[in-house]
Amino acid sequence: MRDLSDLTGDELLKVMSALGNPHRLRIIAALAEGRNYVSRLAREIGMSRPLLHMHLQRLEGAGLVTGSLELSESGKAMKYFEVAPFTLRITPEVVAEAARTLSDAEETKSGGVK
Amino acid sequence: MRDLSDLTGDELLKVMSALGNPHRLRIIAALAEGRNYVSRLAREIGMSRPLLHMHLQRLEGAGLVTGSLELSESGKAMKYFEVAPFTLRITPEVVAEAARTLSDAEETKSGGVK
DNA sequence: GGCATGTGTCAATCTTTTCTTACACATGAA
DNA sequence: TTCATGTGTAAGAAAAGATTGACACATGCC
Repeated sequence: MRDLSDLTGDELLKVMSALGNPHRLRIIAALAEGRNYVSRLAREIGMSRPLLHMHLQRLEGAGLVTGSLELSESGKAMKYFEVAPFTLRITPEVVAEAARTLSDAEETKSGGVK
Repeated sequence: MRDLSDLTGDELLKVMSALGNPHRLRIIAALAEGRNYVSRLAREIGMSRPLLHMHLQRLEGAGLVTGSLELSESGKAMKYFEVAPFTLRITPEVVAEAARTLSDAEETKSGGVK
């Protein structure tokens, strides 16, 4: 079980903003019932595949779900996603501590400090 | 200590998106060190007052901070803010449970279902 | 009165996210 | 080959969020 306790500010930010969207909350809820592949999940929760793809990307980037490309028996490539069991405990103190390691304005936005 | 455990989907969403912004994380961090009034806080963390005002609004709406208008000794109206001691524990199960009470698309956005 | 400080808010703008449509490529089955 | 299903992504439109600057109004003080 991944313990999201001492995340850096940037990581915490990524996790929180990933959770700050209704679709993504529903996606996590859906995956909590079991792993699933993109196209099927898209049909089940009634969302376009490209859109779901984008949201899954964001969730995976935050480490909340994990995806793996697998070959079905029939030989088709299927991208399965599942929730990454996590526990996140947030308090003002935790936020204060994390805020200390917030990169200026997320600087170069992706890479580290130049 | 406010315990954010069984939030409705909409409430959880509000909290998470409130925390999904670097400025707001810093604001919480700053207020964790003690209450402060808007203009001063704005100077201390180097942010324009209208902007800080907006962020505080969002944080208060999520129940993470509370503000109170007070009269200073000199008679000036000062708006003091402080963090609302909270504990938030998030797991996939918590998200799944909360997702069940997510209003369609937050419907009318503010009021409940028509 | 004029200046500094506090409050609040609106309008316009810039930026970021979100979402759709359309495309490309692959495989199995009819 | 054609159809159904799977993958991924890029371009552009639409919507939401962030930010600035300019107001208005209040009080204490010189």
